[in-house]
Amino acid sequence: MISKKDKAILLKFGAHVKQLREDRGLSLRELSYGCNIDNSKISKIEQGMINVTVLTLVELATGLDISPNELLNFRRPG
Amino acid sequence: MISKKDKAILLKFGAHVKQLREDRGLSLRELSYGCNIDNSKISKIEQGMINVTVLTLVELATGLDISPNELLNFRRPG
DNA sequence: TGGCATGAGGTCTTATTAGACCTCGGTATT
DNA sequence: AATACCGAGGTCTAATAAGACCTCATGCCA
Repeated sequence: MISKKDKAILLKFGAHVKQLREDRGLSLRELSYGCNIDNSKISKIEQGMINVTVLTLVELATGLDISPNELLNFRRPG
Repeated sequence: MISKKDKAILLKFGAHVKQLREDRGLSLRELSYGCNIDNSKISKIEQGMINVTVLTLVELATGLDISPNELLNFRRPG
């Protein structure tokens, strides 16, 4: 029962994560090494299929070598 | 099976949320009106008892009238 | 052609969030 | 004393995140 608005947020967030990863020239598997998150899960995150938790977000930021709050610096829909 | 390190992160995060709420002079119930999150849940978040998801975090930010990324502007432990 | 890395996506179990509701002890305020 | 608000914390169900693992089609390159 995820709303259309929420889905839009997750899509924007995922696209942002993907952008950051590609900016660093990392593959899904390479990033997964750096943050202990399964590559398949990162793939799902980037596609807006998962509503990640704060701890996962912090882990992800570690792998991307950025501050966690930068992961939320995406343009919100609406 | 939440690690000590993760618990520390959640505690820092929760304290930050509480600080922001109090800065605005809002009670738990008042904040809950503004973001559709049960007051008891906000209480648990502030105490680091819950590992909230990104969507909840965005909702919380709405109630606090700030940008979501500001919610992650807390000093990380370690 | 064979080998290798990639992104995408499936499967399964377990742990936990989400969400809604209720209760309680403390602290005013009247 | 009665009322009202406060934070904290308990209860229950349903949904889903976490985590680990596997498969597959594609593209690339020796």
